[in-house]
Amino acid sequence: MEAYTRDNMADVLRKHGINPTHQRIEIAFALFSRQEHLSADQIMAIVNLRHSETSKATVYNTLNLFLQRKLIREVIVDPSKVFYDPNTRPHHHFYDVVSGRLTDIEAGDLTLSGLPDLPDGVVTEGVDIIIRVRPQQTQPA
Amino acid sequence: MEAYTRDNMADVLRKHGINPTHQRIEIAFALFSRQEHLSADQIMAIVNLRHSETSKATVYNTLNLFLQRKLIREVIVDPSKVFYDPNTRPHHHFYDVVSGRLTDIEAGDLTLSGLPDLPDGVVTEGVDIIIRVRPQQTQPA
DNA sequence: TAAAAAAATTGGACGCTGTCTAATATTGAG
DNA sequence: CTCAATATTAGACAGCGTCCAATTTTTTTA
Repeated sequence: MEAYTRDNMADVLRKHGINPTHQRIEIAFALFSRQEHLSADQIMAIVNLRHSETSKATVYNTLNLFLQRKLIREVIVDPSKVFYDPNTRPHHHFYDVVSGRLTDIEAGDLTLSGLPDLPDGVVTEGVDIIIRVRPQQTQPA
Repeated sequence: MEAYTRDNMADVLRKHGINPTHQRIEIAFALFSRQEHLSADQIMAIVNLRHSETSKATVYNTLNLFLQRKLIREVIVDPSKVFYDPNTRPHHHFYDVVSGRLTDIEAGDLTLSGLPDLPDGVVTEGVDIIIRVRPQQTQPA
C-alpha cells in the first residue's frame, strides 16, 4: 500500500463493508492521504475547499461510521474536540498541550508492566497512553 | 490527614494560595470528601443540594483555579465532558465506556518502558494512561 | 469601626461541538 | 425504468464551557 488515491480509498471502504459514496471517499482521502490527526471541523474544511459539497451532518455520520467499522480511531485528549486518527495499528500519542499537535508513538517498543487485574466482569477495549508535553521555555515567574 | 471537614478544606486552600470563600470550600469539600471523579455539573448539583448558592460560572471559575494551583487534576476520557479528580498522586485510570465510571490505578507498581525520546525542545507535563473497559457480555450478532 | 479598594460571584448571553429530524437526493437491484 | 433502500442535507436543537458587565463580598487601610 504506497499511495492513497481516491480510487483505492473506494476499495478500502468496500473492504470494510462501507458503500463508497463521493462524500465518504473524500473524507477518507482527507484523513489517509495526510496521515494526520484531524478534528471534524478540519475535515469539513478540507473536504469543502474547492466547492462546498459535504454537510456537517454527513461529516459526523461518516466519521462515526468509520469508527464503528474500525477504519479509523478517535483520540480523546482535548476537552473541547475529538481527533480522528487514520492509523489503527497499536500506537500511542504525544500531545503538545500548547499547540494541540498530536504525534504518534509506535507501540512496538513500549511495554506496560505492573497493571493490576481488571475489575471483575469487564474486558479491555483498549489502552490509551498520552504523554502530555509542552515546549521547553524559560518559565515566567 | 484523616477526615475532610470544611474547616480543614479551608486550610488546604490557603496552603495552595487560594482565598477560601464559601463557594470554594463547598466545591473542594464535595470533591475531597467523596474522593470521586466528578464532572462540573455533578459538582454543581452537589453543592446546590440544600439551597442554591453557587452559580455555574463560579463552579467553572473555581475548578479552573484549582487546576492551575494543582489542587486537583482533570481527566479527559469522555468526549463530552471533563472529570475532575481530587487525587493528585501519580495514578492512572480504568474507564468503563458503558457506565462512564472511572476507577484509579495506583501508579506505584506500574512501569512504562521503551518510550522513545521526547521530540526536541519539549518537556513532559504528564503521562495519562487510560484502560478502556466494558462489561463482559455475550455479544449481540 | 467606616470607607475605599480589591477580589469573587452572578445571571445570562454566547460560541462551539456534536446530534437529531424530516425532507430530499442518490444509489442499486430487478 | 421503477421501486426500495440508502445516503445526504439544512437547520433546529442540546449540552458543556466561556465571557461579560453588574453586583456582592472580602480585605485593606486608616
